Amino acid sequence: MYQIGEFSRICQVSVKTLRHYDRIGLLKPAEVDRFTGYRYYDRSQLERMLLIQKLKRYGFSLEDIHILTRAENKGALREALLRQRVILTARQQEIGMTIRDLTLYLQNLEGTGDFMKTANKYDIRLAETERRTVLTYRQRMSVDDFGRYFSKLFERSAQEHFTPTGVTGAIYHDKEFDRDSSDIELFIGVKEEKDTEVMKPRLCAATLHRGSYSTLSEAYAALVSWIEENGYVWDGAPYEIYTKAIWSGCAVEDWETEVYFPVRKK
Amino acid sequence: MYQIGEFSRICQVSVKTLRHYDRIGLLKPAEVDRFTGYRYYDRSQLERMLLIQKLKRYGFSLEDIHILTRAENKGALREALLRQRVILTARQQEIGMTIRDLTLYLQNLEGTGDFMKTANKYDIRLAETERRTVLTYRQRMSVDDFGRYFSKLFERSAQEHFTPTGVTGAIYHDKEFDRDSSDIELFIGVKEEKDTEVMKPRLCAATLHRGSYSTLSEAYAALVSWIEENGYVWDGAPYEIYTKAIWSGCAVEDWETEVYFPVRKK
DNA sequence: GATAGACCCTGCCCCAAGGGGAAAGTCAAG
DNA sequence: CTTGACTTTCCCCTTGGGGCAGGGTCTATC
Repeated sequence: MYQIGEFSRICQVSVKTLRHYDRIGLLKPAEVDRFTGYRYYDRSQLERMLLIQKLKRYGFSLEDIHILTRAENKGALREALLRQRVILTARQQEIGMTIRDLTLYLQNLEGTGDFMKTANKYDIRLAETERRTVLTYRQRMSVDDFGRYFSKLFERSAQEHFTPTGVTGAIYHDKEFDRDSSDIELFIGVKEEKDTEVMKPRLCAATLHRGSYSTLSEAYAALVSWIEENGYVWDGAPYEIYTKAIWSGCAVEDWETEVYFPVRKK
Repeated sequence: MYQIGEFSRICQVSVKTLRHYDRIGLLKPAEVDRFTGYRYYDRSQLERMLLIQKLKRYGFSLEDIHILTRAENKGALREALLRQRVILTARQQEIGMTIRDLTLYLQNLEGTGDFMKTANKYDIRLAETERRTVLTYRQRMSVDDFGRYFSKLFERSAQEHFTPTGVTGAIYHDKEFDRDSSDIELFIGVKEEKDTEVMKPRLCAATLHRGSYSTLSEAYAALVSWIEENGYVWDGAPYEIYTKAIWSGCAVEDWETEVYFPVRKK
C-alpha cells in the first residue's frame, strides 16, 4: 500500500491529479482511512493508472476514459482507438500545414518587415452566376461536420434517379457565424428540372480558395474588401462550391473551394 | 462599417468570441455607439482579426498575441515564431510516436483481448551500483526543462578543469511528483576526487527505458512491482541516468534512460 | 403609428483538467 | 513533547469561450 505521495512519484502524476481522479470517480484508492481520510493505493491502481495515462496520451478525455475502461466496453474501446488514430493522423497533418504556413509568414516578415501582411493571393472576379437546378438539404448543423450530411443528398439523388452534375456546395443563411450551429443549406447540382430547386443567376463577387478550411476567413476578408473598394454592397447569403474536397480523394493542401458573395452596385 | 453579426460571418468567428476579444482588449471595434452599446467594425479590424487567427493557429495564447502584435514588438514576434516552429515540430513528432504506440496497443488488444496489458517489456535487474564522483546541482525546477540546467554543470566542469566521464543523471528528492516544481539534483560524473560529491555504492533495482519520457511511468511501475514481488522495499530517492538523450543527437525513439530505485531487503 | 422579427446588449453561470494556497489534522522520529 | 514531513478539505483561479435570461434597438411592413 502506498500513500498518495509515493503513488504520485511512481505514476509520475501530481497529487492534485490523484485527488481529482478520486473525486470524479476515475481512480479510487484501494482504501481510504475512515477516520483520517488518508488515501492508500496498491498495485491494481497502478496498472489502471498506466492505462489511464496511455489513453490520455492518445487524446481521450477523462470522461471518455471512464466509460471506455469499464470492462464491458471492450468493443467500444477498439472502435474508439481506431477513430482516435484517424483524428491524430489528421492533427499531425494539420500541424505540418501549419508549420509550412508559419515558415512562409516568417519569410514574408523577414522580407517585408510587415507583420500585418497575410499574403493576399486571392484573385477576385465579378461574375454573373449561371442558373443551376439543385437538390437541397437545409438544416442547423455544425460547420465542422456538414460533410456528413451530403450523403443524404446523394442517396436521395440516387433513389429518385437524378443525374448529378458534380457540383456540391453550401449556402450560409445565418448572418452571423457559429461553428456549432449554423443554418446551412447544402446543395448538389442535378440535370433534371422536375422536383428540384433553382438557383437563379445572380451577380456575385467570387474567388478560389486553396487548402484547408481553417484559412477560409482570408478568402472572405479578401472578398469583402474587394466589394467595398469597388463600390458594391454585399446582398444575400454567401455560398461555397467545393470543387476539390475530402471526397475528391486529394490531399488537404490541394482542396479547392469557390466562395461566392452575392452583390449589387451601391 | 459592419455590425458584429456581419463581421462574425466575414471572419468566421462567433459573436461571442468577438465580444470576448473586445472585453480582453485584443480586438476593439472601430466604434461603439455610446447610447446603444452596438459595436461597429471596419476593415482595419478585419486585417487585425486575420492576423490574430493566424497566430492562434500557430499555437499562441490570446495574451501572447496581444503582446506580440504591439507594433514595437516586431523583433519579439520573429523570435516567438521561430520558437513556436520548434514547438510545433516537436508536437508533430510526438503525435507520430503516439500513433505508433496506439497502433501497437491496438494490435495487442486485438491479439490478446486484454485491454489492461501495457506490454511489460522491462528487464529488471538488482545491482550494487558503483561508486561515482560527481558534480551536482540541486534546485527546485520543472521536470520538463531540467535539461537546460545541465549546461551549468558542464560549464563549471570546464572552468574548473574536471574530466567528465560522460555520465549524466538526476536524483528526484521529492517523495511526490510535481511536473512544475520538483526538488531535482542533477549530476555529471567526473574523474577527479577533489571538490566533488560522492555517490556511494547502493543496492538498487534498475531497468532501462527506451523512448521519450512521457512513458517513463511504465518503467517506474515495473520497478515498483518487481520490488514488491521480490521482497524488497523502496529505500531512498530514485534517480535516472540519461545514457542516450536529446544531447546525444539521436531520435527520440532511440533515447535510453536507466532508472534506479534504491532498495533494501524487507 | 404600431408591431413583428431580426438583431444587439449586459450579466451570470458553466465547461476540462487540474494548480495554488490556506487552515487544520496525522504520523514517525528524535 | 515537539518538530517536520505528510495529508486532508475547501475555495478560488486558469483558457477560450458557450448557454441562457432579460431586456433594448432597428427596420420593414401593415
